[in-house]
Amino acid sequence: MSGEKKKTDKRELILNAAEALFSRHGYDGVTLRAIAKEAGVDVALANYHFGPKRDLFDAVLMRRAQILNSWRLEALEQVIADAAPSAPSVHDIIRAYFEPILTRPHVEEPGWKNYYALIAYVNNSPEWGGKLMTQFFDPLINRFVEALRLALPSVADKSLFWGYHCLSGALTLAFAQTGRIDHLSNGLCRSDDLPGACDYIVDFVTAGFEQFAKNPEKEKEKAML
Amino acid sequence: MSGEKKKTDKRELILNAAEALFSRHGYDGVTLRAIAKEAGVDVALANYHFGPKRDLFDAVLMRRAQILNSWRLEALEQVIADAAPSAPSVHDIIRAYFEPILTRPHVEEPGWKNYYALIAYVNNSPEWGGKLMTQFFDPLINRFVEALRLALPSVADKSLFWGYHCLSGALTLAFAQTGRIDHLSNGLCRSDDLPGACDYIVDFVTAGFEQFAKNPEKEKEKAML
DNA sequence: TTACGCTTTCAACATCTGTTGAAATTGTAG
DNA sequence: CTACAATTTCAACAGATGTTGAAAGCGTAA
Repeated sequence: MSGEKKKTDKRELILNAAEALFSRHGYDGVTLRAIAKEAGVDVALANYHFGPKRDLFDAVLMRRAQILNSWRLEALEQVIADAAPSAPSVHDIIRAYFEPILTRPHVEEPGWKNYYALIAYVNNSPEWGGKLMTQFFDPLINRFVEALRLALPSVADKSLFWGYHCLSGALTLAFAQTGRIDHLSNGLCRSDDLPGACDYIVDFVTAGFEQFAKNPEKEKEKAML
Repeated sequence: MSGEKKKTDKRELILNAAEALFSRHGYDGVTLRAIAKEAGVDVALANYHFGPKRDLFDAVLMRRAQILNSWRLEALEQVIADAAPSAPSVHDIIRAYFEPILTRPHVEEPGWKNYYALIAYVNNSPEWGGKLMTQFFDPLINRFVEALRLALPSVADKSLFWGYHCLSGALTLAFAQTGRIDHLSNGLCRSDDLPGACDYIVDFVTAGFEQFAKNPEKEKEKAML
């Protein structure tokens, strides 16, 4: 079998180095030589394990995507099951989306922080945002919107999707950890404090969604479909 | 004097080409030769007008930043003046932040769309997000938070800044125009329809901010300062 | 016209880029 | 130990990259 035995799996060292560097400088801002140096490995080794550069990038993205999805899907199904046969509350749905990825102890590991910053890079890239995010996260998102549809039956789909857009933007910017809010707030908020940010974002986003149900005049568009 | 006279100002052609390419592929994803080709100009000309590559990038960012800021600052001061001596409403403040840049006719110009996508790229970049955004947009943001402080006197600064974080993330993702929401919503929402997105984002964000005033239990942290 | 300064092109540089094939090393099973 | 396969390094390639200095083109004022 592969893996599990080697003391220092250079394959993983390369993935870690690539993750750290891609997350900070983007795909084109990183050379295979820089990755190899960071990993303490020869340049050619990355090509041996992953093929061309672009495939290494995909491998980095893929490595943690499934774990991420399973955590959130689990929390979401739990919330739905607990509320059955009633609909779950918007607040619980939103919490199931954020808390598994922002408040658990793993967020303090540098590897996960780097991965989150990488997701931020991909999600806001006009080049890859549309395709890559879709490829990795669409099934979860669809399940998530479905749950919101249950909790907010009077709200039109168009509102739900734009609400998700706002949610995704807020989460993504938190992922990026640019340090901007630190400077803006004079140190009051820290962009690397993801659990701390979670509380505020959850409440903010919950209210944003619930507002759609309270402002029925916007829902005229529902009839247009 | 400079400018104004030449029929085809190649300097502007270079800025336009750089803007379009940087916004799609990021700083490192674009070569000076690609920019020169797009502009129909020799490679060396970019260096003559702007110096090294990095300075060209800054020049692209700078060109529209002041216009953007003046539009929004004007709208914000107008809203504050109209409400005086009372505090302006949260909804009006948020509208003053979004509408000048999302609903005016200029958003249909490719140049402005490219510039917005570029802002999305910069804002979510761990490398530049902290410094560049601060450099170009902080004065406006501070004035904006100040207005929110008037409208929501019971809300702690920490909540206001995290609220701004959510707002900024939602706006930035809209700027990126990745086409992701198009796919996710089966064409119901279009990521290049910025005026359409504006309505939903404004209401979403407004409710997010107002929620802070209604959930006083979160405000315990205000006393901790 | 001439002369001059600003703009644009041309040609070339040193360096870096992703990738590859062969050689060396390591691990493992007989 | 031997033989063989998987891993890792070495050396080098063809092409691309940012930058530069010299030359050519341009408008304008004398």
